[in-house]
Amino acid sequence: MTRLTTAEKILRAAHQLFDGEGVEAVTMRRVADAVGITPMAIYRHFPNRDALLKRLSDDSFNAVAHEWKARSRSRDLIKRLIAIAEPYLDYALAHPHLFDHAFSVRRDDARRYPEDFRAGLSPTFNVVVDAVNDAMAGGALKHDDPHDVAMAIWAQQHGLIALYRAGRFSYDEKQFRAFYQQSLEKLIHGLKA
Amino acid sequence: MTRLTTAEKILRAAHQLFDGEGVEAVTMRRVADAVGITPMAIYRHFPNRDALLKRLSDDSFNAVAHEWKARSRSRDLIKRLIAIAEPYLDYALAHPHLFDHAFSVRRDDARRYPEDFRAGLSPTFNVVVDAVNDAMAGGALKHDDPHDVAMAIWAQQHGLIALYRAGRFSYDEKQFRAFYQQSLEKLIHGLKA
DNA sequence: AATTCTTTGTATACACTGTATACATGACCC
DNA sequence: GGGTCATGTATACAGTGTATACAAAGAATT
Repeated sequence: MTRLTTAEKILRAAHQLFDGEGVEAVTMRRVADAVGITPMAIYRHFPNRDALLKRLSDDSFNAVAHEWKARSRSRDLIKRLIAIAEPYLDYALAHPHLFDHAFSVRRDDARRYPEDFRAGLSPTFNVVVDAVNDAMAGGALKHDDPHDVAMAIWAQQHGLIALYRAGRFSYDEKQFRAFYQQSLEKLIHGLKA
Repeated sequence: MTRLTTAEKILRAAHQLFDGEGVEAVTMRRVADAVGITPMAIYRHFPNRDALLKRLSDDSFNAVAHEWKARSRSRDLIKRLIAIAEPYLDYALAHPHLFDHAFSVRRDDARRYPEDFRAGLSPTFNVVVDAVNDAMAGGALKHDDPHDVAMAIWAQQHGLIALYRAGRFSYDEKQFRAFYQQSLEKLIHGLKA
C-alpha cells in the first residue's frame, strides 16, 4: 500500500526482469512497459541503461550484505570462517544474474585490492578479515597477512561459483554446497602431506 | 603466402577484433568489412554470430592448451603443481577477452564436473590431475580424491583471475603474478596453524 | 558442348536495441 | 496570470543480428 515513486517502480520492474531472465531481458522498452510509461521517461530518473543496471545490482547486493555480519558469531574460530562463506553462496544461488553483475562484471568504481580493502572500505570483506584476525589471534590459523589470507579465501569461493555459473558443474545445489564447503576446508587444512 | 579460405579469413579478422577490443567489437558488419565481403556472406560459413564466437575461442584456447603439458616436467612435485598453474594465468593475461569467453561464459556443451572430468575428457584438467596423483604417490600431498583436489586448485586460480578481470585488483601484471602464486601456495600449505 | 546443380556471394529489408531531440503537461511560486 | 521546473511523450536515428530473394560462377552430368 505504500506509495511508490516512479524511480522505485522502475527499479522494481527492472529487478524482476533482471532476476528472472538476466541482464539482456532488461531492455528500456520492457522496463517501461512493465511500469506503464514511455521508454524515454526512464531517462528522467537514470542517465542511461548502465546506470540503471548498476544501481540495481548495488541495491540488491546491499540488501543481502548485512546478513553477512550476522553469521560471524560462532565459538569455534574455524567453523566461523566456514560459516562466513555461506551467504556469498546463498546470494549467488538465489540471484545468479544479479550476482554475476555485482561480482563478475568489470566496474570502474569497484573497490580494489589491496588499498581499498586494507583501508576497510568493503563492509563484507571486513567481516572476513575480522574472522581471520580472530582466528590468528586465537591460534587457529597460522600467523600471516590477514588481508592476503582473506583474499585467498574469497578467491576460492568466487572461483567455484564462477565455474558453477559458467556451467562447469553438473551438481545440483545441494551437492554443490557440499563441494563448496569441502573445498574451503581443503584451503584451510592445506593439500600438503 | 599461404592461400586462405574465406572461412579462415573470417576467423582471423574476428580473432583480431575480439582479442583487441572484446566481444562487443565483433559485429558481423565489422568482421565482413575487415574481410572485404558482405555481412551476410559470413552466414555461408557460420550459422550465426554465437557459433562464430564459440569457434573463435575454442580455436584460440586449443592453440594454447598444448603448452600446458610441456610445463608438467619438474623434479620437485610441489613445484610442478605450481608451474602448471602458470599457463592458465599466461593465457588470461595475454588474451583477456578470449579467456573470458572461453571460461566465464556459459556454454551448454562445456565439460562438467565431475563426470566429464573424471572420464578424462579435459586434456588440460588431466594434466593437473596427473600432477596431483604423482604428488600424492610421492608423498608430497595428502592422500585425497585427486579430482576434487585438482578442482580446488583450478577454482583457486580461476577465482583470482576472475576477480582480476573484474577489476578488483590494482596490482599490475607482475604484482598480480606474485600474488597468484602466493595464493596457490597458501592452498597447498593450508591456512590452519 | 549444353545443361543442370551447388557453392558462394550480394542486396534488401525487418525487427530490435539504446538514446538524442523536441515538444507537452501539469505543479508550484511570485 | 506568467514563469519555472519536474516529469512525461512522440518521433527519429544509427546500430545490431539475420531472414529472404536473387546472382554469378564453377563442377558435374548428360
